[in-house]
Amino acid sequence: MTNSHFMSPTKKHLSVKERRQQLILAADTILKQEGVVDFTIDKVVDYLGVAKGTFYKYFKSKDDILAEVCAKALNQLHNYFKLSERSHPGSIESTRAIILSSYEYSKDYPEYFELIVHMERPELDYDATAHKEASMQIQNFFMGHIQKQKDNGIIRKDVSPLLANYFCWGSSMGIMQFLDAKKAFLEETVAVTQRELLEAFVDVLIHGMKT
Amino acid sequence: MTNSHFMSPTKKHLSVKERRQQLILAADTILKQEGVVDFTIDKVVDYLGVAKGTFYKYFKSKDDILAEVCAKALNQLHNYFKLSERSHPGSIESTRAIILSSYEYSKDYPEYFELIVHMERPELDYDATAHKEASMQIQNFFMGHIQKQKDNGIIRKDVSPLLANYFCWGSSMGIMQFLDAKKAFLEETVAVTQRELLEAFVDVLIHGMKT
Amino acid sequence: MTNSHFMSPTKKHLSVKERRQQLILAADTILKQEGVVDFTIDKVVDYLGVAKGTFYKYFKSKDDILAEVCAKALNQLHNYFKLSERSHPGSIESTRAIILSSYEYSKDYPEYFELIVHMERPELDYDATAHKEASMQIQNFFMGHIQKQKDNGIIRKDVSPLLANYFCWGSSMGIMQFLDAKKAFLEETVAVTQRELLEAFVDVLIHGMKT
Amino acid sequence: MTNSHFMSPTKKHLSVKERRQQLILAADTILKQEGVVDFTIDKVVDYLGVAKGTFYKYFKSKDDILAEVCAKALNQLHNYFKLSERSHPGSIESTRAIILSSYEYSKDYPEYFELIVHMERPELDYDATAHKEASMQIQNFFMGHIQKQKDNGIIRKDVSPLLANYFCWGSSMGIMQFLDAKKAFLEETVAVTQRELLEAFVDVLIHGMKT
DNA sequence: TATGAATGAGTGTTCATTCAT
DNA sequence: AATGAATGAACACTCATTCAT
Repeated sequence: MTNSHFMSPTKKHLSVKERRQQLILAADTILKQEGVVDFTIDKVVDYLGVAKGTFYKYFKSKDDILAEVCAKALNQLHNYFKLSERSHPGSIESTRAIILSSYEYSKDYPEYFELIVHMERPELDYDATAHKEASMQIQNFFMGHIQKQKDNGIIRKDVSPLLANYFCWGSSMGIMQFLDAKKAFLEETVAVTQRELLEAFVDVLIHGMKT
Repeated sequence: MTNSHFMSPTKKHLSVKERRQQLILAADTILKQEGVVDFTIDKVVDYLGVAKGTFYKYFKSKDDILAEVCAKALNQLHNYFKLSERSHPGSIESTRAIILSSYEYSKDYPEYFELIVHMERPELDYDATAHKEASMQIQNFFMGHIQKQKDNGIIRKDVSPLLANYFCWGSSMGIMQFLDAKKAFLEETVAVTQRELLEAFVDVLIHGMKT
Repeated sequence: MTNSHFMSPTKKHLSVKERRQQLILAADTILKQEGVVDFTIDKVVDYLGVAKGTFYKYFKSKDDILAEVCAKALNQLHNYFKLSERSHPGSIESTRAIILSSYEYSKDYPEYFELIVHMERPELDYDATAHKEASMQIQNFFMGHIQKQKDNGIIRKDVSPLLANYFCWGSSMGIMQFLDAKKAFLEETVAVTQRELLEAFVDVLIHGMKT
Repeated sequence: MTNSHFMSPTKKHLSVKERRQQLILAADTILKQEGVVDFTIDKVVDYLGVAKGTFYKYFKSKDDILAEVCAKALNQLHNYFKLSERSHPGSIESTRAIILSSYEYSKDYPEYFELIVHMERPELDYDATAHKEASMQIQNFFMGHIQKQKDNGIIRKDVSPLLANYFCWGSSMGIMQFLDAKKAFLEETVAVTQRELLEAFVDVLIHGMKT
């Protein structure tokens, strides 16, 4: 009922673009507060102090706005990748750094990571132009990286960039989900840190791909 | 409304252990019929013909009984692992076979696989004695396997069985989830089969671990 | 929030049959108060003072309970038919009386009539055992009546009871809907009463069917 | 968002009459596309590319514009009547043809028919000058027809044109609604076509009115 | 005269859990 | 020990109408 925590003074009428951004920003905030499972449209509109109908003027469904937030998350992840690659140019270490950076990302933005995984569920069908775009950019980045490493003789010639792209992504997402799920168990019972585990995995992965 | 299709004659009073087993069996049936998302306690008690209250006498929550069913699922997966190991004794191929068998399993029992992934969600807290037990057995199997391979000079000495156990499991689960999520996309757009992708991944993983 | 207007003292737990009846009765009351278009489940449960979930334990949808109320309405209409037939035995007048009695009925229970028409919409699919049963009984009554009249030489041999059943019903329902819609217009502008109009119609219909 | 598919070049400022006609035409298009239940003002203004507020400058409500579209529909039906009468001059067959032509009409323009029925709902109160006008013309046509048939000794002297007008209209509309509602049931269960049923009805009606 | 962003009270439906009997 | 009726907060989504600009 109040938007005092958001912008002052209260503006009743915003341009389409502004309102859309405001709603995405609000959704982003709610997502970080509540996580994916507890994310509801009600919370978003209550937070902003706008009517339910207003939301549905700008987004056709809950998944639609989540895809929008997810696109932002993917773009951030993409940045992590680009920065990692740059800081270790021209060796197998840059490949390792890229994969490890997705771990850093999942620590920095756990709800975003959760969202990325959530949005991959096959039953969802949202419009998702921005989401598909962001997804594609990450894939292109990754495939390009593998190709460069192959060209430089760093990664084996028989590793397909297309396949490597998908399995690096898929297995990294998976292992990070696993790390998150088993976090308490691992540290308390087996005294293994998440980082140790991931590094051991990436060691093997890198070792399996490099020349 | 009737349990005639389940056991006859109906026994009103079962021992605590029997009742628990009966409920777990019913939950198992419902899970296979409906999948995780459409699994409800109502369906379980309707199927068995017992009262809702009875259910909550034996299990403290929905997740509690799902953990029991999940324990059964993990035991089946364990069997897949054991059979795979036996059929390729004494070479790196047995390691490959084990990892690939989890893919076979996810094709044979998609609802079980879905459940295993579901139960790993960190926010859940269930009692899960049986679940932890089953989990542990798989870990022990896997750690034992890696150790044997190391002892036989098949896997590199510097691969930790403990860590390998976790990252093989985590990354395999993850990549299979990914395969499932992107199934349509991969086959239609990139013309990559799930099996091709998984095999390429396992190739790298094996190559990274073997001597 | 209060059921004081319904039964006292408040009983929290009723038998399935009692609760079902109570809900049907409440729906019946709301229907008469609000009409079909403004009939909502919220009003029913508020009126009774029970939870929304309680309603959905007993009826699978809004249309489901409306079908139940409609069955009651059809049974009442059936009674009107039977009484009319009995009071004019053995002449064409009994046929006339039956058709006219549906007019009486629509005056006595306008919301019921509205409901009967509403439930005939083809897009609806409710369980409707009771509704189908009641529908069938009216059809059987009508077909039986026409057959008797034919046997007694009162109605022409070439009138099919099956077809007559349907067209008498369909045209009567339609003309009564028309009467209701145009009520004000007819009386104010053309100075024709609904009764005059209906009687003229039935005159022609009877004249068309009789020997 | 664009009106390019409607008129080019776009005229921003139309006369009141032009704007009204433009809106009615748009509503007509949407009605035929979507049917009565899915007809919304949003769709109309989106299609035209004008603002919501503009709509409410020209029509006081949704029902108001629907009444205008309905007027057009009634005028078309009127044409069907006129054509039928001309093709069977001077016999009872022309009366039959008129009534049957309303069936043809309901097959040719099901959404219009649906609309005509919808607009007869008594709770509606729209301005409806055009609608009343169109209604009146049909009535005059029908009354004129009956009178002519009486003058020619084809229809009985004691049939009131005023009343016959209303009951023919009301019963035909009703029976056609009934046919539509029970379409599936009749054809699958009783193996009666809509046409058979309607013809049987018209047979009786004609037989009841003719000399 | 035209705009179009904003409204908000609905609307049907779900289901894990409780507790009086 | 077993019952099962009752709960009620949640939830996603709709659309005719208004009014400040």
